Amino acid sequence: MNRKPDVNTKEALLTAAIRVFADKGFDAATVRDICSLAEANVAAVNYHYGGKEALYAAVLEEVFPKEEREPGSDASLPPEERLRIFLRDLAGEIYERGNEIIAQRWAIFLREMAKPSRNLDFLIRRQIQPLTDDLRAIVAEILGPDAPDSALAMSSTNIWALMLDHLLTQPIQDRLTPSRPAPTDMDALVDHVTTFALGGLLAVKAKVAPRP
Amino acid sequence: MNRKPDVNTKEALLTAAIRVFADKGFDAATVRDICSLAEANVAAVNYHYGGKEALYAAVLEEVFPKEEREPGSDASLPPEERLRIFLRDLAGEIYERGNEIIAQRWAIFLREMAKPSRNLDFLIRRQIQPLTDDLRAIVAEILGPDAPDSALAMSSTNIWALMLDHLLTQPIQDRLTPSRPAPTDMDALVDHVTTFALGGLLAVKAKVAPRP
DNA sequence: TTTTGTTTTAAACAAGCGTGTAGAACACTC
DNA sequence: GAGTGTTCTACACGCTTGTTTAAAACAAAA
Repeated sequence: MNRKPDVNTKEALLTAAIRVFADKGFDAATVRDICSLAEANVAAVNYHYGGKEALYAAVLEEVFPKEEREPGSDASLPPEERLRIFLRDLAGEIYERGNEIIAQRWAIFLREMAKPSRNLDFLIRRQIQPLTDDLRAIVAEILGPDAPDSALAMSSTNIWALMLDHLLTQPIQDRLTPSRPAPTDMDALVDHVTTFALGGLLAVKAKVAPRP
Repeated sequence: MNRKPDVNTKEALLTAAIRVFADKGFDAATVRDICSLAEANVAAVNYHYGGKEALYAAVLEEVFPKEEREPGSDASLPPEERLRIFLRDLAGEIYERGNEIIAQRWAIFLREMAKPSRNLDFLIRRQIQPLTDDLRAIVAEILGPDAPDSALAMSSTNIWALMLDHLLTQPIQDRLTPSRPAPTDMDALVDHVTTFALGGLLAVKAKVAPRP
């Protein structure tokens, strides 16, 4: 049918590998799956990348590109508003439907979290660390200078959990309450989580620094 | 060395299987691992249980026993106090160090959540559903009758996430802030999460039912 | 055309997997 | 002790895995 003089086998392998690894995870993915999807021979992975693990490393390098982060949202805004923006952006990324590479990025991230490999460090540094740094700064500003480090750490983790859990426990939630709100009305979700998070932060703040 | 006239091979296989399945998950666990740990022949699994999957089913039946639930905490207490008790109990279960079977129970639950199999339904019904039902009742009482169903569902999920995330994201948290609070001071964790959750719930309540 | 280097291919490899089988070992009743 | 049903063992089967190999196909320069 269609010859493919323009597509390079090595690149075809990479894009196929991204899809298969995101779909099934490193262990369940087989090089035969990948090569079949890339319309290449089984030996191609070894020839071009040196092995399955090296191909996976190349996939991570591709899916989690090293890019200079823009500084977190405008520091002149009140922290409550910055928290809302942070949550909206994060939810937008996680639930983005159009951009396939971002969906695959979070799929791979989830699989690494469920079964950490030695690549998890790399992945955290590239993708998660900048986000949590931003979040931590916002939370610190809301809690104020009197909040102890432990409260800051736990609160940041809590907010992070509020967003991620929808991704992690989706199969469970579907079984418990099949009539859950459609994931399409993301605005309502962001709104709710923002309200919940701000309320939680205020309560924590009131507790660690009771009125003077 | 030690003969084992008292231990039954079938039971030895079961306890070995619980440990191996909890450690490595269904796919990564091999019947040779299990039989080796149980000091039994490779064919023992097929003889006594009929296969690897059937053994796994037996493990689930053992680890998630069918027991009549005690009704949720004393209904006469205020819901805020019942929430605190609920969170303390849940944290106690999750982080329990002494009771091996409970640790394995949550390990298996996590693995099923990460890679759901057809057994996830069974597992949810036996272990998670009763807990979330209790939590939902408490949250409903705190939010009051005016709260819409979606707010109730999302809020319950949020609180559930607050507790579970410590289990799920432990490897990540360790990498981000290696100096995180030791998991030993569970009281502080429960205290914090309770404060955060109550604050979040109040904020949600104030929003969905503004002052009359 | 010949040469040289790169890429692709079919086939095979060794290792590991779950499972099946036939016989030995065992425990127990007559 | 002979018979009988249960349990255990060594071994092998068929299959899938990642990887290797040797030859074929190809591309570009001499």
